[in-house]
Amino acid sequence: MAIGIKISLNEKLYLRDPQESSLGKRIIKHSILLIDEIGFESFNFKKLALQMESTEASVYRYFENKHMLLIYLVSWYWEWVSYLIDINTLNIESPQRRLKVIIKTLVFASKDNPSIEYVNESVLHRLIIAEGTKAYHTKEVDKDNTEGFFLNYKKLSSKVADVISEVNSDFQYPHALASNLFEMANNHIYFAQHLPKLTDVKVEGEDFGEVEKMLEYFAFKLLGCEEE
Amino acid sequence: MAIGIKISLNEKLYLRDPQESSLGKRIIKHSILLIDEIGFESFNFKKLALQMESTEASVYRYFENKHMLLIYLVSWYWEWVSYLIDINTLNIESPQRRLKVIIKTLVFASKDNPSIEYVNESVLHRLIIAEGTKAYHTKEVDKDNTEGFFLNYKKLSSKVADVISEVNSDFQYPHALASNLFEMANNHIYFAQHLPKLTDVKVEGEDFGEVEKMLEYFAFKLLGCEEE
DNA sequence: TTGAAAATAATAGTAATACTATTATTTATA
DNA sequence: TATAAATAATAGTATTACTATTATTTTCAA
Repeated sequence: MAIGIKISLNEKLYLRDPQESSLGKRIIKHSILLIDEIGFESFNFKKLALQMESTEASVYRYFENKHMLLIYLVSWYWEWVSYLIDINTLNIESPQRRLKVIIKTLVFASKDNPSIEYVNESVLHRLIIAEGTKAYHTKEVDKDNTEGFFLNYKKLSSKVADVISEVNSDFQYPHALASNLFEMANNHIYFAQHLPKLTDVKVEGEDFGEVEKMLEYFAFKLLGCEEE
Repeated sequence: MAIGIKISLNEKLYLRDPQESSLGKRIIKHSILLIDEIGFESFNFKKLALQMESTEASVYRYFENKHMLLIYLVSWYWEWVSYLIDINTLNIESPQRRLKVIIKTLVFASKDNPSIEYVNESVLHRLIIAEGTKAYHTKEVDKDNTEGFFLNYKKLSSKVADVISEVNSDFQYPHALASNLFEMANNHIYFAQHLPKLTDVKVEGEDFGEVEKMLEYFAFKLLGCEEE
């Protein structure tokens, strides 16, 4: 449990920094729990305020609307995964082994890792799996992208692409493979749980080991190196 | 231009079969155009009725709500792709070549293909790319799945998985590769257009050739056979 | 310690959304 | 041509996505 980590995010994502006040932290905490519970479509600031015993108007002073809150949570998540990848790969020389650690982190981010009191990482992971892509599947994607709302995801993706290129500098699609690993990690957990015909892996509770194995197989097969 | 194709879909998807009346066909036609134009979040039946010069109540007699309409459009699209794959692979013996045709069809579905008067397939393709996954990323996914709302997608995915297994019967992840090809086809067109840092391919207008090439590379590399 | 500023809570209000209901009118068909 | 079915017109309701105003509490600097 590392207390005191502060995830650093684009200031444009919020009206007031929620990490700087106790009400802000409660907004983060309860929005994660409530979106996970009722889904993003049914979620709104009135219900959130009710659940956290505050008022709608107070929540609106932190986030412009629920879409910005979702982007905030998604950014928070990827920045946190990025931080985990950094500390987990710090002393590893071999790019192959670093890529393996990256895959493990992607799949098991929420387990056995430093945690922040006001964020339940395991619930946040489930939320990202179910709702994450809605952050950029909107009509405002280009404007939002210009504002830098997806920087955390893009930076992480490019960090992973660099490792991929280290593993095999001839591989032509490092960025695509990187983003595909992120998407697959989330999609196939979701498929295993809800649409099992769309995958070949099984997940039991929070054991995503088969997903990890599959991603390793895909990545190393594509990079033309058998696993160490 | 093939006139008279009727895409067959689960009757539970609608209250009245929109393919059976001219108002129904206008609902399909205009909902595709309007969702593409303003995005699914802003879309509603009142705006649709206004645009197509009918009334909200009339639209509600065809579809329970806009989410069911989206599922309908997504199902329609995959059923149509499935039909295209069938006719395009009909006389091809080699599974490798069939897989190539499948990939081409996924990427270029909307071009040079039989069309149905009330559906602009090219716009529908863009809609599916931008909004498609919202059909199953909801709290009701399990209930909807039980009702068979995703049968078309699952059947198509399993059809492609069979071809993959024909190409390489030792490959352990045929369903995952199949669904991943679908997701990648759509995601990387979207990324190239809106979040280019997340991919390595470029698309120009409706030329998705680089996406096709990448999918071929991924598929055949994973299946351990160099392309013919 | 007190007084100003900032943050939050309480309350109310508005325009739009996601529907349902009722009745009138048009169209199809037997 | 009568009847039923489909559609249009209209109205209405509960909820949503906000904004505005004022009251109360907290912060923290002089």
